[in-house]
Amino acid sequence: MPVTMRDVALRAGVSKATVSYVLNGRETSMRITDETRTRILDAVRELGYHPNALARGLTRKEAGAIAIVMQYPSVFSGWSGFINELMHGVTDAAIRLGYDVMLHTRQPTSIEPLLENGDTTTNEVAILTDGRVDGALLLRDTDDPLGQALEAAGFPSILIFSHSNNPNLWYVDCDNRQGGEIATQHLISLGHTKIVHLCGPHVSGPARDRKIGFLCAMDKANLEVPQHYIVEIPSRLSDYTKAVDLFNAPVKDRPTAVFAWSDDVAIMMMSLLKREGLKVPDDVAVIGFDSTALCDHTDPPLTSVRQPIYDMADTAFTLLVSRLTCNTSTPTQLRVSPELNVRDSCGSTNIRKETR
Amino acid sequence: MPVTMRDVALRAGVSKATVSYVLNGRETSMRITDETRTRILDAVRELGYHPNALARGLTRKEAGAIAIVMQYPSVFSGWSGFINELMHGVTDAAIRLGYDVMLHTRQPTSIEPLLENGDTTTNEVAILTDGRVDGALLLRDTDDPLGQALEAAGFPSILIFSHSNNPNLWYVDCDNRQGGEIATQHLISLGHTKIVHLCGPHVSGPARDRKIGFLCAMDKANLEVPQHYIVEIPSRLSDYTKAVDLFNAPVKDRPTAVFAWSDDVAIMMMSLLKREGLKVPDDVAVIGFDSTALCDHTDPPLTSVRQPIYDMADTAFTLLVSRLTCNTSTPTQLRVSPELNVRDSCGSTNIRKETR
DNA sequence: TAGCGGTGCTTAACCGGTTAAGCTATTAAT
DNA sequence: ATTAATAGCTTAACCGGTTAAGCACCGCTA
Repeated sequence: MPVTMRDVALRAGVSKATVSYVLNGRETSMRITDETRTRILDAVRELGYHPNALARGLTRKEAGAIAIVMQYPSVFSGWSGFINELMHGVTDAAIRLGYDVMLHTRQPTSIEPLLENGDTTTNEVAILTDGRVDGALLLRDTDDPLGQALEAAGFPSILIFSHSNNPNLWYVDCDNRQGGEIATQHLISLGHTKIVHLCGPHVSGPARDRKIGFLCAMDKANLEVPQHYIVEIPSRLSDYTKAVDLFNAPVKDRPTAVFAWSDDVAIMMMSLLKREGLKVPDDVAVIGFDSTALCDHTDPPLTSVRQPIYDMADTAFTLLVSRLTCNTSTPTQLRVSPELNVRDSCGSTNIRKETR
Repeated sequence: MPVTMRDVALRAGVSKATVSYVLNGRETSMRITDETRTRILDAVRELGYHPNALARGLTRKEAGAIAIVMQYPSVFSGWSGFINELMHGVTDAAIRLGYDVMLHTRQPTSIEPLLENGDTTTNEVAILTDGRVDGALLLRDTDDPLGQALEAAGFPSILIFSHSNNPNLWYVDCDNRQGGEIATQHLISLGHTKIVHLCGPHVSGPARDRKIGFLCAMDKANLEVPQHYIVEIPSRLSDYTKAVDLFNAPVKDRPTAVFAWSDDVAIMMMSLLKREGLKVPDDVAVIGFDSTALCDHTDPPLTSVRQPIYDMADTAFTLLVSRLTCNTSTPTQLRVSPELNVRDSCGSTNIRKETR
């Protein structure tokens, strides 16, 4: 049913090869009469021919697609817009560079079950290197072995929003430790001493680094951090009671500020604090991380440490494509500096616009 | 470099064909000794063989991937979580069913420029039918010709969050007209008569239907809708001054309620109203559409008409896959009923939880 | 008028799989 | 003992492209 190159060749009265040469325009190695060229292009037009990408990919050994590999699809369950902004950057870059974006969700195919081969990483490498994508952006946990395994298999990949000490791995990350320090220093500079940190899951590199930044800043300021002031919020559906309970203490003992490891968590916490009758920022200052678009529209607008998600995603994609096309071999490791976006949730230097 | 089926065959001392039969387990047509099977599986394991998806796809004529085709990548620029929830549903379904998800962002390839063929739809059909995906979910404008063109080309696709009068097209949509009525009736039932509708871009089918629902409900209640009470918000970066200006009128003439066509717009509007010194819901009631997770965390929590985005996305994906595997030919057209999620932004029947 | 070089196209192998058809050796039937 | 059937594998064509190598033809030079 679908029209192939053979059909075009037949109609134009030439061989498949000639059609291929015309369509790919390798003028250097092949000469073709204008008359023949016209006949072929006419045939292409008349038949509505378009090359089959699988066949083309099979010989050329390139697919024109990049995979995004996530730890879990649950990244899409957040609401703060981190993944939106990431995907926005990725898709814009993909359109600009003429690539497709593949969300890698495929489970091991037919043959793995036969092999009682329980190694997930090996399977994932196998699936990713099966020819459908030319490279991958990895949005994974920090200690995930996939990046290393792909590199070993000679498959180009770049870690995004993560980094590695392995000098062979490419990455585009934010300096999360610095970000943690910036957030904490901001709170300290506003006079806060009893600061709660709502940190992310331990498997998350960014979460760990932000926590280190927090501890570092506290230490530099000679401030104590009671063990229970660090509360882990491992996922979106986590239990926040431990965190909220800290604020049921008598005013004297109560923490006065919260550094949340993500905007999601910050927004959730603000909502819970308000439910407890506490006012942000008057009773409690809250600072988030990412400074996504939503921060302008929370109440109060959320002060947050900005990492340029869109730009980082775009950069990573562009970098990967240039790695593919130029066949560069020396790893690029980018670490972007975050910066503070002051809004109202820390009752800070900004003049409050509302009049109530 | 990469290990092929030929390598496995060589090592196991059999032919390529035998390897293929073993790996695909077509017991019916081929008999293979346990001993041979073991030899082959050992070879597969030892060499770390994994089939090339392009070669396999070329003969089998299936790719194991589904495309998501968006109008513009700008869908990722929203912040309310609509696209998050959609992608969450899609990716969960993809994982469950063993498919990959391809974001269709590829621009016309090499050959189109040769053909001065300006027809975008034709090009998109060509790209989508090039073998890399088995079907597509179309998140497009209502009058977009792509669905029809794909169907004509025999390529399975399903419209999502949109519908068509063409009985040959498959779709999974929400009854947006009913949704518009529900939202409007809710405001009317709370005593509002001067209601502003912030509608979406005219190219958007859902936006149009919600507006019709709004007008319908107003009409049924014998309420007038001044022309300027309908304000189009075509995109995220739109100018809201026209909408805000309506609320600068003397209290008597002022509208008392806003029905925003999306949560994004509702949240933005709440934020602008507050900036003008107006209180939601005391001075102005605001109702949104979608009822995304974020609505629980705005201030006040946003009353919104719920369309079950996750479920609809999951359903559409599942439907498409079953269409592919069962080769069903009679179109399925689903229209889900929306329902009202009452929160606080309309100052409604709900008991306000906050104590201030 | 043989020899040479260039032009314009074709042939055929190949990419890495799938699968119908065929071949051989063994077993069962007569 | 001869034939038929069957198990177990191989051969070879094919999917739809790419591309190195080859070939026929022409004009030009010597």
